[in-house]
Amino acid sequence: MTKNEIADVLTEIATLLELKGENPFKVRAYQTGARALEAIEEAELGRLIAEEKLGTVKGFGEALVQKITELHTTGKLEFFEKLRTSIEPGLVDLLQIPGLGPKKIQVLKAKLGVTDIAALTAACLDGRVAALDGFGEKTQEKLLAGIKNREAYGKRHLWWDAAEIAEPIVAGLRALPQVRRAEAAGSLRRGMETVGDLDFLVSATEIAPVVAWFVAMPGVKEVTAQGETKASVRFESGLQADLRIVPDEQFVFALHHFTGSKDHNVQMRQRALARGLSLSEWGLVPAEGEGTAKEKAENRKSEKVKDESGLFAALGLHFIPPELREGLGEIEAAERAELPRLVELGDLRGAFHNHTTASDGRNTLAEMAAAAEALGWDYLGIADHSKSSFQAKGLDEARLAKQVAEIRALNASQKFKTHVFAGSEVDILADGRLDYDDATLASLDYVVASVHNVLTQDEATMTARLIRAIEHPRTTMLGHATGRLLLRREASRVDLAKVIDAAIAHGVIIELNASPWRLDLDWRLWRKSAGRGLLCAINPDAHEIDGLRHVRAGINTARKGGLQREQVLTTWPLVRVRAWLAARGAQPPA
DNA sequence: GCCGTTTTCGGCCCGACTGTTTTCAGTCG
Repeated sequence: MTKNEIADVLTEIATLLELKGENPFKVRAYQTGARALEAIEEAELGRLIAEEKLGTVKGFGEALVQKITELHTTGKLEFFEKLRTSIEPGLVDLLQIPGLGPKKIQVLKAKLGVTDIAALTAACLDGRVAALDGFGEKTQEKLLAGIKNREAYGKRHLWWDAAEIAEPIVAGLRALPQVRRAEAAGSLRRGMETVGDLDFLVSATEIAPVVAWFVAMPGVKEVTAQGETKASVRFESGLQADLRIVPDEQFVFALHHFTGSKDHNVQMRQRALARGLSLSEWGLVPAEGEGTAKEKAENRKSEKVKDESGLFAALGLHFIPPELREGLGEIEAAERAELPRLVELGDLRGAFHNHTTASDGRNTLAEMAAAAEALGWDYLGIADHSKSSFQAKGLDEARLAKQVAEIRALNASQKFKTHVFAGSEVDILADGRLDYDDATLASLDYVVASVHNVLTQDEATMTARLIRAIEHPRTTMLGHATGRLLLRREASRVDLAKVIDAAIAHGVIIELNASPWRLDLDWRLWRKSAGRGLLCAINPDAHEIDGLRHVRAGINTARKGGLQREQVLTTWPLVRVRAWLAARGAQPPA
């Protein structure tokens, strides 16, 4: 069993144990174990198991080591099979409904025999739920609404879409006279590829007008909570937004807290405790003595910090950018001053992999060049589809030659300050061959090799297919390596460790496709790979001038992956990129 | 179930809000 499959099993065990009303800390141990597993590489897992060193990984104790080892070697786990058969499968679905947790689900099952959503619906409709102890009319109504809307409520949203909604809200909050500081926090601020809900944090001189503005925003369908320090609303799309309001002196602590991630916060609090301090959204105060953190923060002097750098410094840490706060070793790295200096949006000098009206783009070559110039880019790579992508009007050899000539002429005309590179997004055929012959490929400045069809090959076939394309001497970079479409289509089955090894060995770039739907390769794969010499190109895969902006989403992913400027080709100046491409082009064809 | 510069047991982050209570349990983040 692969490590991701094992992680899924651990997560499911956690859910099932939760439903059984198990010790919540045991539940958390399985969840932590699943995340710890996701953070290590496939090959490393095999090695750790073979060397019996799995127990050295933080989060894996005796029990998890045994279970992971059993799953990895046999593909099965008796404990899991038994657990699964002991719980009605419909109960798991009930957890998705807002307001229902393990305790209430157990009551529903014990008193009303409810074991799935259909039975719960019936019980709500005839009033049996409201009659239960601890339930009531409002709970019953809320459950019915939650059942009706569960699809929309449970849905995650692309980072890009969430950001487009969040940014005007932050601007609106900042414009209120009572508001001193306002930020979006949560997974949006951490640059996660998808976002479950929006979190806004505000410091204000007066609370009521801010809450009133927030719950009256256009598009708000429902106000799900409204208290003295927070409010929650739901938009038509099902997206939920939470607002929290704090005094200004608590703003930094609250911003850090609500930015998360949860794992990062737990580790930060443990670190604080080890230093005799208690960290919460209220402040950083001496830990000893009685009382809650809130009372302590009110009665004792909290450390004064003016920004998050001050908060980290108070715990002996360098500033950790939000994108790295995933509880994956960033605190240890910050302690040792080993955090990478992350690439920034302003570092980008250009991008490869963009389309024009010649294939399936919506803007012409000149329009795209003008847009790149407006962004201040030194260069723009045009890579329209190759002939096999006929659904995307892929270019045959003659049309490609014409486009290359147009690009050369455009550069010669010096109409734009931005240099245009002539490339192609060449299909990787089912057997790993490229879609043009060597002579045609040699006429180009660079080649993005991508898979567009037969996405469902088995892992060995797809892996061999990609590696064959990487081994082609004319391949400059691999496009959207897994073909995933976030929230829509799963990644192809492919052994990325082998693909990355091949790319490093052949000096081939792997693209970080910045389309908000792709963000492929995933950020979890970049750090170690870049450290081993894998070069990245952040490419928007723009099909229209507006699409060039998507590099911002790519920057998020690159930063989460710990990438530094030097490791991203598209931050290099034109002269250096040209030299690099020329050096690759000088290699003799196979 | 995990973990240890107070270690091998007894903690485990901690507060807000809601709906149900009549002082709190459950859920959520």
